[in-house]
Amino acid sequence: MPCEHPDMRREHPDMSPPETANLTLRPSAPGPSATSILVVSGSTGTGKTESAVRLAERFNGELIGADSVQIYRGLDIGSAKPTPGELRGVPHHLIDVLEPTEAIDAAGFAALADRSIEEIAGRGKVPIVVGGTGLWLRALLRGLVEVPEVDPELRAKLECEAKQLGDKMHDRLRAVDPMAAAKIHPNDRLRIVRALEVFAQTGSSLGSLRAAHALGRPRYRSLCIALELDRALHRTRLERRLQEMLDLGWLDEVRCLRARYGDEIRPLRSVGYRQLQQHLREQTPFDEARKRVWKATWIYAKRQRTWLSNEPSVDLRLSAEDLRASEPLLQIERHLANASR
RNA sequence: GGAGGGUUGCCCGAGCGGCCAAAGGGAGCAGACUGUAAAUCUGCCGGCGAUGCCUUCGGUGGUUCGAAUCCACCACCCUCCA
Repeated sequence: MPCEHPDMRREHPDMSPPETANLTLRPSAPGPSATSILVVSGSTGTGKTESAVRLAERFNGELIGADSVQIYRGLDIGSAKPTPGELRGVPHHLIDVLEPTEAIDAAGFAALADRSIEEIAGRGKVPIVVGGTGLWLRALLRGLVEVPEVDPELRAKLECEAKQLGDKMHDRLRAVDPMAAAKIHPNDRLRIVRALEVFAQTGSSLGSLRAAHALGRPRYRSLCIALELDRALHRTRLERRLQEMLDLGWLDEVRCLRARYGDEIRPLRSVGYRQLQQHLREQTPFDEARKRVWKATWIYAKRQRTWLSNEPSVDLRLSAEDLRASEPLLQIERHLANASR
């Protein structure tokens, strides 16, 4: 069975300086920076990479990934990680910087991104953030509520209690943080645990902290573009891409990852990887697994669409096609020009 | 020709006199989201001027206070016997 080291499939040699993930370096909430950046977001398969590369070429930029799966080494095919060919020599940061066993969160990402932005801008180039991980983008652009770092032990403990208590956990949250409880569904254990966790750490309620933080203040001078695509077209494109990924050996990629890291690692729970694992682990027939992958992908695309439609940081909504037109390009130019004053 | 079984909302499929606009699943759609986010969670899903009204359970006609549910005939499908 072809089980070469997953990293061999695509490397991103020296496109960026060695970036070790020192996630605990700094908080993600320091004040706004005068640095001017471009952001390209959009649902999966709307042409983010291609567009970003073009912008980088045109405006002398470097890319910074804001993608919670592409950040991991070895998850290449299934995450539609850009290939060196697609990048056409444009440096791309924050891709392949973590081992699949390592953990990261929105704050950790923002810290890494802050650093990359600083470096790139320092070199006199334009930082272009590309990615579809909404919360990460928000953390970078607006900052998160300022609370202590996550304490894994505390979280594990609460998580464990939540499993036993069931809906009772929500009652418990209501007792200490009614504001948060009102917004969190009793079934949403993840968020219940998080709110309880913050309360345990800070003694104040997440609800009030959020209210105080509101949407946060812009941390950069950013021009944020959200790519959109006609529904039917989007569907066709994603269907075709799925087939291409499978043809490229996505299933083998999952096999290798499982063989190397086991099936517990977090990134293997993401869209497609999870469903393909069901095929490898249980007896789910491949066709069935394939259908599930498709469905998960489509639902994910929709979720991103919903998120982006409410994202206050977005400045421009248009198709990758329209982004080639002169009007938006002018707007970008203006944005970057103003930056230097 | 004879004997049975079936026909339910976009699809599959339960219901077998009132609590049924009709379980459940699939497909589809909408939304939430502030340190797990490709994660996690929720809602809608016959039509409406909508704590009510209207049209639905192959067709038509009956029985009944009341029918997807009972009866009759018709249509189509399936199985078995000739």
